[in-house]
Amino acid sequence: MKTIQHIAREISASGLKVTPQRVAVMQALHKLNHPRAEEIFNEVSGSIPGLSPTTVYNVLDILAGKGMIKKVKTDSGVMRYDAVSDHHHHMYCIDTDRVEDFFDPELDMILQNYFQKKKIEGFKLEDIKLQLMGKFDESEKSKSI
Amino acid sequence: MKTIQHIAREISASGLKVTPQRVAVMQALHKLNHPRAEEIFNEVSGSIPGLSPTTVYNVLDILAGKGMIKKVKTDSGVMRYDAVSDHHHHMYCIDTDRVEDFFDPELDMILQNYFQKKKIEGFKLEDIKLQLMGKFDESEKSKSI
DNA sequence: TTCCTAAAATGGAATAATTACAAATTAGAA
DNA sequence: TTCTAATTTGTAATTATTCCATTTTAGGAA
Ligand SMILES: [Mn+2]
Ligand SMILES: [Mn+2]
Ligand SMILES: [Zn+2]
Ligand SMILES: [Zn+2]
Repeated sequence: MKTIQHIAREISASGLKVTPQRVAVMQALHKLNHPRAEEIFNEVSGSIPGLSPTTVYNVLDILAGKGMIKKVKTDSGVMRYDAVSDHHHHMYCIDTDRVEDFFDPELDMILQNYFQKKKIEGFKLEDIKLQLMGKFDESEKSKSI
Repeated sequence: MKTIQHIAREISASGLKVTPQRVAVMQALHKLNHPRAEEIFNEVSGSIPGLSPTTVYNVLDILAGKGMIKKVKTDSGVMRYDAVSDHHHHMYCIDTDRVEDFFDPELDMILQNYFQKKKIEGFKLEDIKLQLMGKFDESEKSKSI
């Protein structure tokens, strides 16, 4: 678990001022699973009275711009945010809006090799994101929220 | 190129009434490259005076529901639509909003084999979509729009 | 053919997520 | 402690999309 100090240092290291709003948003991101801006606002507004939704959007945008967090696009059209900024993929539930991380360096290697041999003409590939669509086991449902 | 008759037959075969609006939307989809609803409206409203934007959304939703077209989510958050309903992936330009189709049965096979061996616990994988992020060659820029 | 009706289209209003912007506040450098 | 650029706030605007009541129409039945 990341401490407030660690988060504060991360923010500062990105050349940003350390504000309670930014720290709290980062904490909420680490606590929640690919939350929407509104969920972050609900989580954070408890500890930061008078927090504005606009601030949440601002903070998320700025943190994403610095590469500290990632934006995750879902099929419903609502933006979701990701505390994990390292390269990874996502599993999407076909029935619900559940999203889970998927790390697989072996697969990444396979894909990298494949596209090293087989270039796409007219396109300079820089990153590959997999959207794994499917269903989470019923027994796992509790993890969803 | 698909004829109006072909399109009409497709619509009818899906159990839908054949209306000028639906045929025109399908034609626009085949003409444009992963267009937004608004682009389709602009394209179609010329031939269908009095067309309502709502109708375009309705038609797109219904065609997508029947599997005749696909919805494509982009990072900007705007929904885009795809006349190609067969399984394929997408190349996204990092700098612009250009999206192009990517077909690769060989790669699909590799992925299928990979996930046949290496199951994901707690998740029943049904479909894999690749988002290929990168840049289209400058010389290819004319193809965008 | 004409009639009928469920399906579809229309248009105006509502919603949801997000953005714009001007004024107030504040982090942190000096 | 002071200062100011950076940040937050709150309200209003925007954008994409959906809702819904009303009107129109496609296509089957008579
Ligand atoms: Mn972090
Ligand atoms: Mn078609
Ligand atoms: Zn993630
Ligand atoms: Zn496509």
